[in-house]
Amino acid sequence: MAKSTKTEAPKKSPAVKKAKASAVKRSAKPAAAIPVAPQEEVLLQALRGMRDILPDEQPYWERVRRILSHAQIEYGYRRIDLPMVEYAHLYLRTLGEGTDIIDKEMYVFNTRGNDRVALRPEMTAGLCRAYIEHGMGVLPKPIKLFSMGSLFRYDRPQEGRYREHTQANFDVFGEEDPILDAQVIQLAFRVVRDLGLKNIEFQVNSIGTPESRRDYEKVLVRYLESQKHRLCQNCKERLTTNPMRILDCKEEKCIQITTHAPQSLDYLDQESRDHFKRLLEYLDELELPYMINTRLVRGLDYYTRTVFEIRSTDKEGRSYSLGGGGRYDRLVQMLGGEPTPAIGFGLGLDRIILEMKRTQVKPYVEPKPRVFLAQLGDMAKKKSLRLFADLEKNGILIAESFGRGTLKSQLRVANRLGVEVTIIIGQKEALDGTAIVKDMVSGTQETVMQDKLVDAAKKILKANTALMGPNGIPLPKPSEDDEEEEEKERLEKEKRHHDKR
RNA sequence: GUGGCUAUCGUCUAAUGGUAAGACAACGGUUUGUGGUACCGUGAACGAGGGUCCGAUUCCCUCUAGCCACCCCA
Repeated sequence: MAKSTKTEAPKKSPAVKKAKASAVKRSAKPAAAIPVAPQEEVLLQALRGMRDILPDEQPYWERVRRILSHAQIEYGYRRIDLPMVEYAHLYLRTLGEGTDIIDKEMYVFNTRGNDRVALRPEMTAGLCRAYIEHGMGVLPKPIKLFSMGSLFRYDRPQEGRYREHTQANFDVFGEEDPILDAQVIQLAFRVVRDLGLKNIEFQVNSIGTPESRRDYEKVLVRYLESQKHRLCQNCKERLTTNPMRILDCKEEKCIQITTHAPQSLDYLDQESRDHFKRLLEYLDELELPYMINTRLVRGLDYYTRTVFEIRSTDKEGRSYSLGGGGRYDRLVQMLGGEPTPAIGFGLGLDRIILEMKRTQVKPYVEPKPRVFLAQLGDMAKKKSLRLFADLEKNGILIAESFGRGTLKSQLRVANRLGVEVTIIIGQKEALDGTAIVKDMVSGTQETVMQDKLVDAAKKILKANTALMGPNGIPLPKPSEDDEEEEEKERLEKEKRHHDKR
């Protein structure tokens, strides 16, 4: 096994870390003569652009997951999980050659069975494949699907930009009416709002049909050609590769030129224009704050008509895309299914979490143990496992440190964890079926029979809750703002929910 | 894919061409079955490979990774 690890490592780059010398030293100590595997070179490093999401970060993810899950249920989306690997051809077909994803960002490889496959770089193509494959077209419309999972793009990593990132997607199949567009955008708003994100901007645009876009592109190129000498070097190249992108250029001189360029909205076909107009009416009716950005072009080719993007702007004025989406009315048909209008959007969860941290949005507060179980002596140790189970069954979260020998060291841990009650069972208690219940705040303790243990512990916890608030978190001071209040309510709600179970 | 900056215990930081220092965290102790503080102790790092040198963590090169700017995107 280790051999193969070695051969798979990049030839000239043995960025290897030997099994830690310390580990060897430790096991070499006379007392602990544990046989150690021969030292092998192991690449102890996550792949570039891949990362571990450690326990400390999980509360942020948990909060996002919960909010997504609520939104999913309340808006009637059903969850679907798709494979992370598909035939590479699926993406070639849907995304189109010439897009960056296809040309340089997709993880493509051959399997042992010689299938040409790709790690999914986006969710929509697989979704449409599944939609067709399982004949979902026969379901009552609209068909609303929610999915969440990893996407892979072979990019050059930076903060908020990874080779594996997590995205949540909401998609609706089977309805063409712009009211669906509005509802989908409303859902996106709702999620962002529930997350408590500020400084978020919604941009919408319509890019019409492929035909109308081609017309527009012609006009645009003609205009830009006439100004070519004044464009920046980059844009001169873009003129042939991807002229629409020039509208996004940040160079002063290019902005000047593009301000007077023909606008895509003026070249929409009549139906698309109508569609867009009605969408805007719905958005206004919902009183959703949005901006029309006629320069908004999304990176994927399959979009038609409505496109939108969720952006955040930081203090330095840099803006990040947190998610986006749009209509893809032709995609299902393109893949060989029945003509099926569809719209959806994706949220980049890694970036959303970065944004939460940046703007100091509170993560999910994990339930914290309020009771510690300490044991002393072999007999008590044996009994403690059972007590642990009993308490847990009664809804009491317990911490322990069974591996420690002395009572002192266990109490030290209990204290550091901030528990309110410590249950102590020693040799004597194990023999006569009692246990000591110690109130960690007052320091007082009493001996009770083991079958009264749950009640005794709960009594103390209850008295503390009146003073402390849920989860042992002190109640906010009187001068807290509304957001804190909301947070408190949410916590209480969750606690009640938890208690019920 | 292009260019730039960076890399020291688990974390944050020092210093140095000649034994790598501290803080936080961890673990243990300050005599018997009770927490805090204080004090004491233990373990723990120069990303990898090569070169120059008597000697490299330090200088040079390559690789790897992270970050930044492009490209692009979530």
